[in-house]
Amino acid sequence: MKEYIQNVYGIDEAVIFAYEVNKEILEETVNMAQSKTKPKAKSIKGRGAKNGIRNKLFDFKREQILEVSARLFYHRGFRATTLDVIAEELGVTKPFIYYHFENKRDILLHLLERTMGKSHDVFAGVDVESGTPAEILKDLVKRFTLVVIETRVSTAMFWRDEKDLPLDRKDKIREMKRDVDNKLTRVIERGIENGSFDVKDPKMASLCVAGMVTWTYTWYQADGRSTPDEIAERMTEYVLNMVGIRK
Amino acid sequence: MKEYIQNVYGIDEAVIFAYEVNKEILEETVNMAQSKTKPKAKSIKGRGAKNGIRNKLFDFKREQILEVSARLFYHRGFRATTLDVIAEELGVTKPFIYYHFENKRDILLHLLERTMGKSHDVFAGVDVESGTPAEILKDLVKRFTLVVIETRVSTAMFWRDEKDLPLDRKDKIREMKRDVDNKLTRVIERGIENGSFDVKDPKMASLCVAGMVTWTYTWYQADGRSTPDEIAERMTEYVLNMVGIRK
DNA sequence: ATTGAATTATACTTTATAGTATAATTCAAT
DNA sequence: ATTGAATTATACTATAAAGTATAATTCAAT
Repeated sequence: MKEYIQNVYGIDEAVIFAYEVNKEILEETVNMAQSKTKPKAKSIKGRGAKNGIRNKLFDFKREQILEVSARLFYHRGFRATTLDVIAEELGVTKPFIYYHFENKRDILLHLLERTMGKSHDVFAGVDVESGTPAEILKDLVKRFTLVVIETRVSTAMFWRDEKDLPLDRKDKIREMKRDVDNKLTRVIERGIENGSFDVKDPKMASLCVAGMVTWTYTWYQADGRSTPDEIAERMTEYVLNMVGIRK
Repeated sequence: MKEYIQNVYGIDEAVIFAYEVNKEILEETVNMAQSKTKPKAKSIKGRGAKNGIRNKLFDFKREQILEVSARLFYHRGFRATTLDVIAEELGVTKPFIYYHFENKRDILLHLLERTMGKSHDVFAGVDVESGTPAEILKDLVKRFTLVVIETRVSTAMFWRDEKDLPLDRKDKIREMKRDVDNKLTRVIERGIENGSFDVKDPKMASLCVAGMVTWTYTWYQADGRSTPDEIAERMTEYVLNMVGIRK
């Protein structure tokens, strides 16, 4: 990878294409960095249909920065990771990074932004008021688990480096978490009402479910004996047991 | 409190006594700082039976530093908390801190050390091979939950600022965690063997239990509607349900 | 081949903060 | 009251790391 960045103008379409394909495989860190942050260069007109290659290159480099940063932030923590190390890892120097991102925090924000978007989409699609409580709960837990596993790097960063985020982002994230908790609570309440669940204190129960699922980020290993799907499936069993589902 | 530290030689026995009493109430941060770290002053002979007041004062000040540091580390994170802020909060200056602790990390270590000792004691007293699995599991979860709540500040710091710890401490803490996980796993296995539990994958189940319990540190509120005991009690219900206990 | 714009490196400034030398203060004991 | 030891503040140094001015390079298009 390094080589593709050093002397980056050597990049050709083939490399970009290879990246485009990879994109769909890479789990978390690489996705889309649709240059919402403009390059420092004054004119952005140049980035149109005509020279799309430039744009792709720009986005590609941002991806690389994000990918490396995610790995380092994850392993060392946000504050403990210096831009010089990120640059060194990429085989470039600091101004390269500052050309593609406003500052260090901007990188972190982009990483979390993307995770949040993904998470949001996953939960937005669940209506807790229709369907049987058991089905909905199962669906929620499964989706939740898969998202946590998929976004485990960002999840870890969030729980650790939350303090380094600006207030509005923090609130946004906390709001999403609350949303999940509320959905869980609501489903459990419905289950208790219609007699399909038997559990006390649905609020605390939902916090415990959320904890159990979120905790996965601390122990999941990509090379472990279980696949994400298997884990998610088992997780739903545990949760349904926990809420005392009628068998 | 501030006042007791500023112009500290104004302290009298009464204050120290008040502190001694308080000591047993304060949950986590204040306990014993038995000056294992010697003061920078060359001679430590002076700290004997004769002038016990000096020693008590010294320890008292260490307590204050630990207490304030814990609060700040907890709210802002270790790296983001500067010694100047700690000093300011105490109404003193930096050398005051350096006189009582070797350095910043030393403060963090003392905070965690104490938590770890406490946790260790709690789990050392549980024999997972005798007694019925249900009883043991219940006992484990209850103790575990209470410890997490009691040491939630340190627990949070550990999961967040782990990177800032020296390797040996990290290992020690992780070992303790593993110990708990193993104990949980063993009990669940025993329960499955003798037919009192009905759950798959005891290893993953124990990770989930540990996660559910540990997660408490993120949502427990001292002024919340439930007491630690109530929470611990409910937690055991959830867990026993989760492992499919025969009713 | 030449040129202006975009990109990146060199080498710098700035800032934040851990840590410390030294002087001033306060103590306990005579 | 005096004195040496313990304690703490003032004011500093050292250092790491974020961020940037400027020059050099490479690009795309003629």
